Parts: sequence; structure tokens; C-alpha cells
Amino acid sequence: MPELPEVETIARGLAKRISGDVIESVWLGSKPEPLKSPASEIEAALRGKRISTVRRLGKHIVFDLESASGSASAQWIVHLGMTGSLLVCPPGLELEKHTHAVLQLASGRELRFVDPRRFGRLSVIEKFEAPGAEPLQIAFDDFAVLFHKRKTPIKSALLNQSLLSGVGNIYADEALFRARIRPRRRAASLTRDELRRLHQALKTVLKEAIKLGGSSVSDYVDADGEEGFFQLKHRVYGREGKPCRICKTPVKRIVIAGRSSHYCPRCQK
DNA sequence: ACTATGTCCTGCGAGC
DNA sequence: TGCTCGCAGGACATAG
Repeated sequence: MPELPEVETIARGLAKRISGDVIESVWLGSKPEPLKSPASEIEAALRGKRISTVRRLGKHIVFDLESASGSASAQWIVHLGMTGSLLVCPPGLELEKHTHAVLQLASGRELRFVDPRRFGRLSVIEKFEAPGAEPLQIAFDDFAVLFHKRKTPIKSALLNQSLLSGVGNIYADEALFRARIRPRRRAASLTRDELRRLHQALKTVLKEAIKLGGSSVSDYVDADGEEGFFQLKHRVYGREGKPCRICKTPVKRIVIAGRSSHYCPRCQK
């Protein structure tokens, strides 16, 4: 569900609310759970640990843990998949359907992981490193190299997490619109000027979305239960048949690599 | 090594 | 009202 701006918003909200809190106990749901690490390992790594920070890497949420003595411990990594959410709530609250993990915190609150579609993943690792580059940090030359000689459509390349970490379907479409590039273009066919525009557009759209708390399509809310507002700024995503905000030509929707892709046939070349 | 395709899940809204 | 169908913000395995 969430892409970089939504994950960033969630991580910031969690950092604000639960940094410094201590995990007293851990409950992990039964049967086919979305656990990448064994349940016993996750429980052992979390129980009794202090959450020193919460931050985002790619589409992953990283919980930096400390042991009681204050030394750095393993990291708890949460990937929300399409429909995952992390909720901070009072202990009495009835368990929502599809709750897969509950952490009791020393402050009396609970941190819950809920995920109906179960594409989300929980894991524990010493030091997590995202496979791809951070789109908000990558320099232009490194960005350009990523697409060098790639025959795949630029849209697919943007979604490839081992190239760039954090770009998903919405922001790929939105960045390509702003850069005036059609999603089906072969990545290697982009000119240097187009690559510059794409690099800039991607950073701009991601930053703007973070500012607005992400895009709330369907039921996304952040750690405080707040909706994002970037969906109001979408120029092509989810706007099939509606007039392009620049030239009024109806926005087209096509399927690339099984993902719906939206673009303006007039503005994007 | 790179690329295209299918699959994992549940829920929701559109259309009949 | 109730059913079926298609679709959903992701990532991985597999096959070519």
C-alpha cells in the first residue's frame, strides 16, 4: 500500500510517539503469518528492548533497538506491503481483524501491526540496508547510470526496488507526467535532458507528497490516524478519462508489467 | 544478467 | 438487494 511518502509519514509519526518506549511483551498471531524471521527470533529480539529511533529506508520502517544497558541491538524491520498499518493504541481497544502482531509498551500503550492482505513482512536483522538508492539523495550522475542500457520500460525501472528504493506505482506515474515522459519508453532511450527532468520531477513529487502527509487512496492513514492529502494533487494517477490538468486531453490508462499506468498522450512523449 | 509473467491474499466498488 | 468480476499503493519466484 504505502510508498516512500506514506512510509516516511508513518515513520515520523511513530518516532514522535514511541521513541524511548520499551517493548515489554510481544504477541505474534497464529498460523501463516507474514514473518520473514522465525517468530521466536522476533520475539526474543524485541522483548525488553528500548526503541531508540524509528525511521524509513526505502519502503521499510526501521526500528532501532537498544538493550536495557543502552547498547545498540538488532533492528526490527516492517514492510507494510499493500495494506499493512502500524497503530499506536490504548490496550483496551478491541483487536481489529487481521491483527498479526501486538507489542505491549512500558508506557501502557500497544503498537499493533494490522494487514488484511498479508503482503506485509516483519523481520529482525542486525543492520538493514535497502537494496536500491534513496531517490531523495541520489546524485544525477548515479541516477542516470541506473537506466543505462536497460531495455525495460522506464515505468518498470522506476518500480524496481534494487535500482531505486521507495518508488511505487503512484509516484512513478506522477514523476513521469511531470517529466513529460511516457511510461512505456525504454529506459535506455531517455535523453540526458529527459533523465534530468525525471530526476528532478521524482524528487519534487516525493517531497511535496511528504509535506502533505502522503496520498490517502482507499484507507491509508498515518500513525496518528490522520489521512494524507497528496491524492488531491495527483495529475494522472487514478484519473483515467479525465482531462489532463495541463492540456485537457483525456488521461490514458495502460497496463505495464501488470500495473496500471496513467499518462497524458499529448504532454508525455 | 536482464526481462516478462504469474502468484501470494482480502476487500471493495461497479455493474448487472 | 445480492451476486460476480475486476481491481488494488508490492515483491518475489520462476521461466525464457
